Amino acid sequence: MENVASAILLIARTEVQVTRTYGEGCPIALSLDIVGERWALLVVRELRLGPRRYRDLQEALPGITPAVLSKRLRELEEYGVLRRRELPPPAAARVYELTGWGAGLELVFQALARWGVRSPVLPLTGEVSADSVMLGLRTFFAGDGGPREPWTASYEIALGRDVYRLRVEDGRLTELARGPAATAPEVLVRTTKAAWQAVLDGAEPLDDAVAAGRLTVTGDLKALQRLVEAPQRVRTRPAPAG
Amino acid sequence: MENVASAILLIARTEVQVTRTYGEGCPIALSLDIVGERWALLVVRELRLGPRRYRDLQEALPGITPAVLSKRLRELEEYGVLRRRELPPPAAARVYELTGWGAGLELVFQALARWGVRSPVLPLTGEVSADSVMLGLRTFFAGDGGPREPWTASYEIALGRDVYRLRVEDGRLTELARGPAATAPEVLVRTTKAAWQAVLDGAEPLDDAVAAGRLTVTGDLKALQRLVEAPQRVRTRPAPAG
DNA sequence: CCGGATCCTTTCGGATACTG
DNA sequence: CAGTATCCGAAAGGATCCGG
Repeated sequence: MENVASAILLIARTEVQVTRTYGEGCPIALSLDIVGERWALLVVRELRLGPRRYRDLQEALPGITPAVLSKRLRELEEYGVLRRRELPPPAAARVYELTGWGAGLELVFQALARWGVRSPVLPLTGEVSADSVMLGLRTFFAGDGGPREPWTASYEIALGRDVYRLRVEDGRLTELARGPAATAPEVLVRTTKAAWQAVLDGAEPLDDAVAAGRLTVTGDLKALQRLVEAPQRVRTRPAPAG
Repeated sequence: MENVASAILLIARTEVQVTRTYGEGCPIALSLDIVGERWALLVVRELRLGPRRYRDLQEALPGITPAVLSKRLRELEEYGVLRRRELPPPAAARVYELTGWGAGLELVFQALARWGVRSPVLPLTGEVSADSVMLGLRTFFAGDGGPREPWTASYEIALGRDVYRLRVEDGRLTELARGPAATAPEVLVRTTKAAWQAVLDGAEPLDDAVAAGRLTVTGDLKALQRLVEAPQRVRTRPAPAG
């Protein structure tokens, strides 16, 4: 009898999948049921620029344990935020990628990022992944900040071993992806994550970084200047909010 | 010696206030350190339309326990998201209200709400507070949805005992607050939360609700028609996303 | 080496009762 | 009314192990 009870309990456990929920009809609460668990949004964040393997996610999220990562991936897949895909034999690997709906979290990330940088009490300290640095460029890219000289250019930016391709058309960032540019870009940058971030933050003028050899530019330096000046400057440590 | 060690440990525990953190320099991770804990964003949500008492929050968040609510309020106050304020003697009470920075989470809420309603797997079932219903009006209010006939009107809408005042100017929702209108509004609505939501969702035409007596209108019915048609219609249960 | 599963400990959240 | 105290189950953290 005891075994039967245990078996029933086990079945109930594995089938019903009673994830805890806020149980509200509010769409905000529903969203939080889906991506409000610890680590969930950070897992999704890591997929914003394309598919990643389990191992990539583990490395990008220092502190997450394998058990938690597996659980989040399973849940997010069930909810339709991401999907699991097996790459064909040449590069046989299992990757996770966002669904169309999952990619719709972009505005949530941008809103969170724009809000977080204005924190009056907590400082922005700690490591930032190369992906996040490049995505910060997109998040804070001008567009609301008034009229801006429109320009068009293509970029390939290497932060250490991480290479990205960008395209600006009429002053709008229309492409941002991992990997080298398909055709020869107008600007080629080779630098480190730290140096690139310093330039973006306005901590070091682009010219200085180039002169000091911390940043190597091939091609149209002026176009690069426009790019790094495009993001709206952000106060990292503003005055206390009222 | 053992007591001394315990005492030191205790002091360290209570003073350092080691809240768990993702420890990243990414502004998204920082935001989640602040409002990513369970219930935190829902507590903030309840303050979007103005100050609330502890008791109000408890009622609006069925399922939250007093201990957790207290902890969240303490943390959010420390982080500068909300502040505690004592109302003067006439209505002596302790209320919680958002700081200016805390109110900046508005875009996060709107992004989450717009995303959540498109969930391909989870349905929007459960209770919705009167506040959330009214805020949904703001979140989905047209503005991106193409050109729309601009109009101006003031409203007072009573959902049961909850009364709200609204103002639309040139087709934009410029005011939404708890409490009756200061001056006589052009439209006065008296209905229930359920009936109002049905009309907003498009489940029941406004005229039918009025005819059936589920909704009483005093004043400019045409202006009310414009208001309930303004929010972009939302699929509650859309086709599975790719 | 990749993609996890398992085990154990610690922390957090949920339920209920109780107090200034 | 505005919380705190207590107890317990669930989730997360940390380390190790396993199958392909």
